[in-house]
Amino acid sequence: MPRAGLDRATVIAAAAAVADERGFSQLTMGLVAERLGVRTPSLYKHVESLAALQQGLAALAMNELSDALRDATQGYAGRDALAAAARAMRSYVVGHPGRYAATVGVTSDPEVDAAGARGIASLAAVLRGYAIDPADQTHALRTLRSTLHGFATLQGANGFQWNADTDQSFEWLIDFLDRGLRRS
Amino acid sequence: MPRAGLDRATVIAAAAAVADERGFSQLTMGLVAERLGVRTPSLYKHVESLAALQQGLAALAMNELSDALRDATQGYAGRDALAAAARAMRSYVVGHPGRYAATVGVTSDPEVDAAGARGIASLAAVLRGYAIDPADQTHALRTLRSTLHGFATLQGANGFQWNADTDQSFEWLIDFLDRGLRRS
DNA sequence: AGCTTTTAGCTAACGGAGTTAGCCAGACCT
DNA sequence: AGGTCTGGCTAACTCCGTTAGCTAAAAGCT
Repeated sequence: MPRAGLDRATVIAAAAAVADERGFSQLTMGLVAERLGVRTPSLYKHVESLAALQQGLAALAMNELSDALRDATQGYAGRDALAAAARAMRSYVVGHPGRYAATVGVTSDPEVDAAGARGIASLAAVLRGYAIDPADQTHALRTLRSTLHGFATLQGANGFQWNADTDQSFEWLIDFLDRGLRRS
Repeated sequence: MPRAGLDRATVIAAAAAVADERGFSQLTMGLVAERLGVRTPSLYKHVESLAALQQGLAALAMNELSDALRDATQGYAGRDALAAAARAMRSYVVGHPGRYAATVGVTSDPEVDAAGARGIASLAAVLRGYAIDPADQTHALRTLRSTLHGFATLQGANGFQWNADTDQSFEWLIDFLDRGLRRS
């Protein structure tokens, strides 16, 4: 029987697909193995445990998200950059809910932290387009991050009960942030 | 041997304690049973499954949170009401991380939805203290909710990497929201 | 090429968590 | 007291994560 030719990246990629399709909480070694046409224990030749697989997935997601934020904001400033970052973030979370969920609740993994720092840096760059008191920079950054994270996760969890257009609400939110940051 | 005298509410309360102490992901039938001084299968006389227990916990948390929001904002308006609601929400999430985590990722349970609607109503009442265009009410509500939810969950997940004072950031966030809502 | 070494995937097996079936005694009712 | 209901129990099953140990495919060496 020929070998499957797996490696750590392939396994994590399969985990990403499973997580996005069935939800992060349904991510299981068995489903990943099945998707790769392999028996469950074989995965342990490439990842140390389910927890490690989840951390690897979180790192993948953070890197993808940070890349998306960087690419989206490159060359823009002020409101344009803010809107681009916000839309990129929402688009990623909505398009890859399982991966994003992996990033929430990871406890201090250096690779995830490093990837996350890159994303934060892109958000910080967006704030540079506004005249914000240096003493308030951290607060503004956290507020921006909280708002985008909160909206994306609430929408992902179907948390918005009634059905008024979510896209429109999000554009309103971007405008709200822009107006507020201009006066900080 | 005397009976333990359990009922559904007691079981859910024990689950809440376990979730808050060990984390929502560590909530297990075995730990709940142990805390109640009972064997695992006995719990099934009161809750149908672990999923049902989690939903019941989510409903408990939503009710408690909605009560806290109502009590905190009662008698206040405008910025005072906003600050009270925000602090109550953060205080609840920080004080009961496991319970709050149960409310995230629950898929359309009528009891949870009903409890959530009460909380939303309190937030909507807060917004009534601002002169917001009725057409924008939903958007403002979602923005407010996203921001509070996002900050609370990020802090809960230890998502704020460097250690600038989180309380201060939160007060800044309240001020940011107040300023923004006043001009909507 | 042939021989050796490494290693990727396998089967078998264990422990822990959720769940069900079925028993039995404590609680309640008359 | 007798009868019914029911809450807790033990036993057992499944599914999932994980480890041990085997074997054959790949890779490396002469």
